[in-house]
Amino acid sequence: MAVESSGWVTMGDVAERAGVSKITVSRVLRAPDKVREETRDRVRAAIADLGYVPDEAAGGLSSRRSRIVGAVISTLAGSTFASTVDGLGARLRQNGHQLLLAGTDYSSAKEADAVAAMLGRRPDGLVLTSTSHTEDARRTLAASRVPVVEIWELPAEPIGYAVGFSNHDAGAAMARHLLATGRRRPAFVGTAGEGDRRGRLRYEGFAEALAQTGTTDARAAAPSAGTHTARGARGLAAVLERWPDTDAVFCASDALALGALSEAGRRGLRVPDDIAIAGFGDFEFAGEFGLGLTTVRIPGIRIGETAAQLILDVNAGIRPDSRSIDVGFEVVERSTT
Amino acid sequence: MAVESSGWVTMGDVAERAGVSKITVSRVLRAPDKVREETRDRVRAAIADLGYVPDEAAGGLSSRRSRIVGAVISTLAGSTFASTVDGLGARLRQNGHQLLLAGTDYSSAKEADAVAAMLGRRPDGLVLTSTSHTEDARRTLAASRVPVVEIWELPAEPIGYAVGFSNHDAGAAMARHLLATGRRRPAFVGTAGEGDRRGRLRYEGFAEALAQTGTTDARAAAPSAGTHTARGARGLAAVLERWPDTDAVFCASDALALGALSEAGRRGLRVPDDIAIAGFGDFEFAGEFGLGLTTVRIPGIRIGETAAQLILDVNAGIRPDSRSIDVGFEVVERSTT
DNA sequence: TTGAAAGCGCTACCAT
DNA sequence: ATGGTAGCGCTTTCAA
Repeated sequence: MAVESSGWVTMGDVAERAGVSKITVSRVLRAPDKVREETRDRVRAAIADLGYVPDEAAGGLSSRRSRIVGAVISTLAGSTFASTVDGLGARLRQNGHQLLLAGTDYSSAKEADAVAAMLGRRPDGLVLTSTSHTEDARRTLAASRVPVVEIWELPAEPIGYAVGFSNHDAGAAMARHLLATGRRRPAFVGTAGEGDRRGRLRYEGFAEALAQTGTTDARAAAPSAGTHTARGARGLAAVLERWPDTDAVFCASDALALGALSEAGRRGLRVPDDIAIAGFGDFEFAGEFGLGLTTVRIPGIRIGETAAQLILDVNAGIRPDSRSIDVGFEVVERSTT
Repeated sequence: MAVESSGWVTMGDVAERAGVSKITVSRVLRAPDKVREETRDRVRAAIADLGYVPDEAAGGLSSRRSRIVGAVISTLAGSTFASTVDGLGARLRQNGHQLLLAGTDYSSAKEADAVAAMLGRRPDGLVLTSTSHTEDARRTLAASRVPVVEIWELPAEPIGYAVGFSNHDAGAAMARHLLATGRRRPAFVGTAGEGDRRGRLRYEGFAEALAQTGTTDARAAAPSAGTHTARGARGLAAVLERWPDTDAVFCASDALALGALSEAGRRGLRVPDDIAIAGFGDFEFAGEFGLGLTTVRIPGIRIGETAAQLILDVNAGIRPDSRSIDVGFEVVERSTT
C-alpha cells in the first residue's frame, strides 16, 4: 500500500521488502519455476503489499522486446475495422502484448507519421490497413526489421505479410451471383477519392467477370462528397440516368447500398423485381428491418486475430507457410437480389 | 541508410556521424533552439542519412513521461465508442502522444487486468469507458497518480475526472419528448446483463420524468440473449403482451429500436400512428432509408477529444475548472415519434 | 553553445 | 536456487 516519493514502486523496493535481490523478483515475474516456492511466496506477498506494477518500458529496454504491437487504421468510424481491432487486441492481450493504435483518415502522409511514431516504440509488430504507402514509409519499414502485416487486402508484394482476401475476386463473385440470378445489365457504384482503392479492386473484378460473359460496357458511377448513403443514392441516380435499362447495382459498401435502396424506393422501383441491389461488408443491420440486403461478408475479427497470431508466431521463430493468408469472403444472399 | 547490427540506429550513432555528443542530438530533437543552427543542420543530416528513429521508451524512462495514454474500452464493435476513440487518438497524436488500447468485453475482471497492464507502461493518462470498477482497480488507480478520465457517463464521484453526459437526464428528456407529442403510456426496452448500467440510468430518468406527470406504472422489458435487434423485437412483444395499450417505446439503443420497429411492422402496427418508437445513440443510419428514427445524439468524437485535452492539460499543470465535463446530448426528432 | 557523468527500472550474462 | 555486474538508449544535472 505504500507509495514511494517518486509515485512508483520499483523492483528494488519489492526486493528489499522480500529480502532478496532484484533479479529474484524479476524471475518470480518472468520465470517463476526458477525460484524456490518459499522465496516465490515471499516475493509475491511483497508485490501485493506494495501494489507493485513492473515497468514494461524499462523491461523492454533490457530485453529488447517491447511487447507492443502497433496498428495503423484508416478510421474506426464506419465500423469496417472495428471488429478487426477488437480481434487483434484480444489475441494480443491473451499473449501479454499490448496494442498501440493510430488513425490516418485515409491520408498516406499521416500514415507515414504514424508508422514513424510507432517505430519509436520499437514494436514487436506492425499492422497496417492501408497498402498504399509512401516510398519513405516502405523503406523505413523494410529497414526496421519489424514484422509488418498488411490487412484487408492481399497485395502482390506485401512488405512483410498479408492477411485478407481478394477484393478483386469478391467483386467477381458478386458479378457471377447477379448473372446467375438472371441479371444482364449490372452496374457498379463506388465512391470517389479517399483511399477507395479497395473499392476499385472490387470494381475491376466485377467488370472482368462481366466481360467474360460478353457484357463489356462497364457501367459505373462514383459520386464524391456527402455521406455514404447520400452517395449511394446519387450513384444509383447517375447510373440510371446514363443507362436507364440497368437491372442490378453492386455497391462498394453496405452504406452505399442503403442509399441506393432508398433512392430506388423514391423512384418507385421495386427491389429486387425492377432492380437488384447488393452491398459489401455485411454490416450489423444488413439482415434486419426487413432489409434483407444481399452483400459480401468479410471475417473481420478473424483478420485481426490472424494478424496478431502471425506476429506472435514470427517473433517466436515460427515461420508461416506463406506470406499471404487468405481468410476469404462469402456472398450472403438475402432478398434484395 | 546504414543499419546497425542490432537493427536499430541509436542516438550515439547519430552523434558520432555528426561529430557531436549524444546530448546535442537529444537537444536537436527536443529543444532545437538551444543548438546553433549550423550544428543543428549537421545533426539533422545525420539523422536523415541514418534513418534514425528515437527510442521513445528509453526517452520516457529518463524523462519519466511516457507520452502514452491508455484507453480501456468495453468494445469497439457496435460503433458506440468508435468515434470517441478516433477523436481521442487524433487529439493525442497532434500533441505527440500515442494511444494504447484495450478491450474488456464488458467484463470488470478484464478491465482490472487491462488497467494493470496499462499502468505497466507508466501512461501519462488513462481513459475508461466503464465506471463500475473492481475495488482493486479503483485502489491501484488512485495510488498511481495517473490522471484518470471516465467517459460516456458522469459518476457522482469520479476517480479523477469525467467527460460525458447524464444518461439519467437523457432518459428524462426522451420521456418529456414523448409526453409532449401526446403519448400517455410509454414503455422502456433495455437489455439485461452485460454492463447495461448506462441503460438502467436512462430508464431511471425516463421513469422519474413520467412519475412527475403522474404516470407511475413503470413499464419496461429487458430481454437477454440474442442480437440487439432481436432483443428489441422481443422487448416490444413483451411490453405489448403485458401492457397492450402502450403507445410509445423508448429503447436503450438504436439497434434495439430497429428491432422494435421491425416487430411493430410484423404486427401491423403503424409507426408513429399506433405506436411511437425512439432509440438512443443516433447511429450512422438512423436518419436513412426512410427510417427517420427519433433518437438521442451523443457527441462521441467530442468526448474523445475532450478527454485527451484534459489529460494533456493536467500534465501541463493546467487544472481544469471542474472534475466533470458535461458534453450534453440532443434529442433528435425524426418520424418514428 | 556544448559535453561528461550519472541514472531511469529493468534483464542478460556469468558467477556462486 | 540466488546474486553481482553491466548494460539497454535516452535525459537530467551540473560543468565548462
